[in-house]
Parts: sequence; C-alpha cells; structure tokens
Amino acid sequence: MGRKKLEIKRIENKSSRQVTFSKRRNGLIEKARQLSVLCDASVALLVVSASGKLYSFSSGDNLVKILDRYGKQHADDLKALDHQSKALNYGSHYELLELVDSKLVGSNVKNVSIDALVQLEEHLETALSVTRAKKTELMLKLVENLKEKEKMLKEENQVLASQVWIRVAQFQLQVSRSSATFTCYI
Amino acid sequence: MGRKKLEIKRIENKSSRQVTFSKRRNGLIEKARQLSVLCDASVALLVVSASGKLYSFSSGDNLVKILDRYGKQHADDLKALDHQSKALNYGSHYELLELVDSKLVGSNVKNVSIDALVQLEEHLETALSVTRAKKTELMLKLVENLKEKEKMLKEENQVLASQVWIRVAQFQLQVSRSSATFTCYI
DNA sequence: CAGCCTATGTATAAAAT
DNA sequence: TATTTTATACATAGGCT
Repeated sequence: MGRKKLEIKRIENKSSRQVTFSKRRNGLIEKARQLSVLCDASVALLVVSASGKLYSFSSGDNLVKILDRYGKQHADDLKALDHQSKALNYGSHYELLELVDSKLVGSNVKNVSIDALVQLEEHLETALSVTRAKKTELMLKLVENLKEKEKMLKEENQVLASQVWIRVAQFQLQVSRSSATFTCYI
Repeated sequence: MGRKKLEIKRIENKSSRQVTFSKRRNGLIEKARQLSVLCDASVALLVVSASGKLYSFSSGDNLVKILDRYGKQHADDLKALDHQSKALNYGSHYELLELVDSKLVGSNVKNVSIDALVQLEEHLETALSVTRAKKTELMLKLVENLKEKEKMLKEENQVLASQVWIRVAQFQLQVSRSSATFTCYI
C-alpha cells in the first residue's frame, strides 16, 4: 500500500522504521475506532514502541465504565489545575510589566534636579519592591499548584494500580459463572 | 474501501454489520501483527463483538516484560526527582543565609563616614542582587522539577491504565495456551 | 453464515517539507 | 521528528455462490 511492495519483516533502517511506526500506529488506532463504531463492538488496543513509549485506544463501554468515570472526573480536575498553572505562568509576565508601567507614569528621566532624582528613585524602589513581592507570590502559587497536581496524580496512580487487580477478579468471575457452557475454540 | 463510501456510524442492517465485523476484525488483527513485526513493537488487541464473542491478538509475552521494565525505570526516576526537589526546598534556606553572611564579613555598621556608608551600601546591594538571583534560580529549578515530575506521573498513569488490559489479555492467553488468535464463547 | 469476486475507497512507502 | 504529497498497493462493500 505504497510506492513499493513491502515485505512483512522487521524494517532495518531505523528512520524509516520510525516513520512507518508512526503512520501505521495511527492507522491501526483509527481502524480500531471504526470497528467499534460500525459494528457496535468493544475494542481495546495497546501499542508499545521498541523504545518503550505507549499508545492505546479503547472503546469505553461496559468493561471500562467505572475506570472511565473515575478517569474523567480526574481529567477534569487536572485540566482545571493545568489552566490555573498556565494562567500563573503566562499571565504573570504582563501583570508585572503593567505594574512597573503604572508606577513610572508621570516620571520624567530628563529632569535632572537632585530632588527629582530622589523622587524617581523612590518611585522606582516602590515599583521594584511591589514587583518583587508579586513575583514571589506568583511563583509560590505556581509551586503550590504543581504540588497539588502531583498529589492528585499520585492518588490516581494508586487507584489505577488497584483497578488492575479488580479487573482480573471481575473477568475470572465472569468466566467461572458461565463455566458450565464454557467452550474454547483453539 | 469498497464499492461505496461508508459513513463511520453503527451499521443498522444486522447481517451486513456481522459481515463487516468479520472482515474488518480480521483486517485489524492482521494490521496489528504487521505493525509488531515491521516496527519491532509490542501490540495487544482485544475485540468483543456485541454478542459477546471474544477475539484477540498479542505480539507475545514480551509486552508485559517491557511494561514492567518501563514501570521500574520510571519508579526510580521519580524517586530521584523527589530527592532533588526536597534538597532544593530545604537546602535553599541555608544556602541563601550563607551567601549573605559571606558578603557581610568585614563590614561594620558603626563606622559612620559617608564613604564607608557608600561602600557598605554597595556591598549590601551586591549581596542582595546575588541573593535574589540565587532565589529566582532555585525557584525556577523547583518549578522545572515539579513539571517534569508531573509529566512522568502522567506517563505512569497511562501505563497503569493499560495494565488493566494487559492483565485480561494475559488471562486469555493462559486459557488458550495456543496460537495468538483464538475465539472464545462465554 | 463463510468464502470468492471486483470495483472502488483507503492506507501508506517514498520523497519532500 | 512529524506532517504533507503523490503514486501505488491493499482492504473491503456489495454482490454472488
């Protein structure tokens, strides 16, 4: 399905292997999605690259409902935190500049009398200390935010880890309940 | 990819839905196999039809191994990061105090000549700016650290979510004890 | 239903960006 | 490295057995 027929065996050239991986992985995930939609089926797909990166798809129904609901709640919380962090990061720049400007309005550096310079110095010092205080406050807020996010992610990790074992128990229960009519085609 | 373009939404006609399911399912499994071979990747795929029939593919048990290794590596990295963060947090306090002290050694505030005061002012300004720079540097490092930790925790979450599926796949493999593709009536 | 046929829509290999 | 482009190989929808 390309300019040339490709034999199905490990691609030796590293860069074309990477390009092919990226394309086929996307294609596979899209196909999995289509199958689940077209045929009303549950599909779960996991791909781990040779370098250890993980990609996955899962049609979220029955089997993963609980996990999904939990995950969405957390995703929302985390998204809100993300938003706050970004506002702190990018907002602070303009906020600080505005503060300095507002303090400098009305001062004229061309006025060279000593009194005027003393006054300007005081203005600038005020602006500087306000700016520093604001900078410190914002950075501390950002750090608090990040620490909270970290805590939530750790909690989520713990819950997910326990879910792994709950799944196994559920699946085994499902199998044992229907063991009377259990058939396995190999 | 057929005589007519097909919209990606549930196929209402039951029999064509069944035919499409069968064809696309096989196609998907073949694509999964090709990806794993061509790009040296680990792939796990699970498909459950609406009627409960189960189909799966897995590129092999090395999948679990890779994920385990991946998980351990990350646990170590996270621990190292934790350590760094703590050092930055609690270490910075003493580091800053030491900096200020070293700059002040030799100055005497009781000496009231103007020249001496000018000199002292310069000393203090130097100490202050160095201190500020160090403070900012350390805070930025802390923020970077926390952000990196956040990224790693997110990745870890992804891996754990996928483990849910891995466990199910493993159990199925145990049941089938045979070829990678099989059918199982529950 | 499973499989074959074939016209047609898609995926993607190679190359360029 | 990911994305876009183009030419080609592949997958598959509808039909038929």
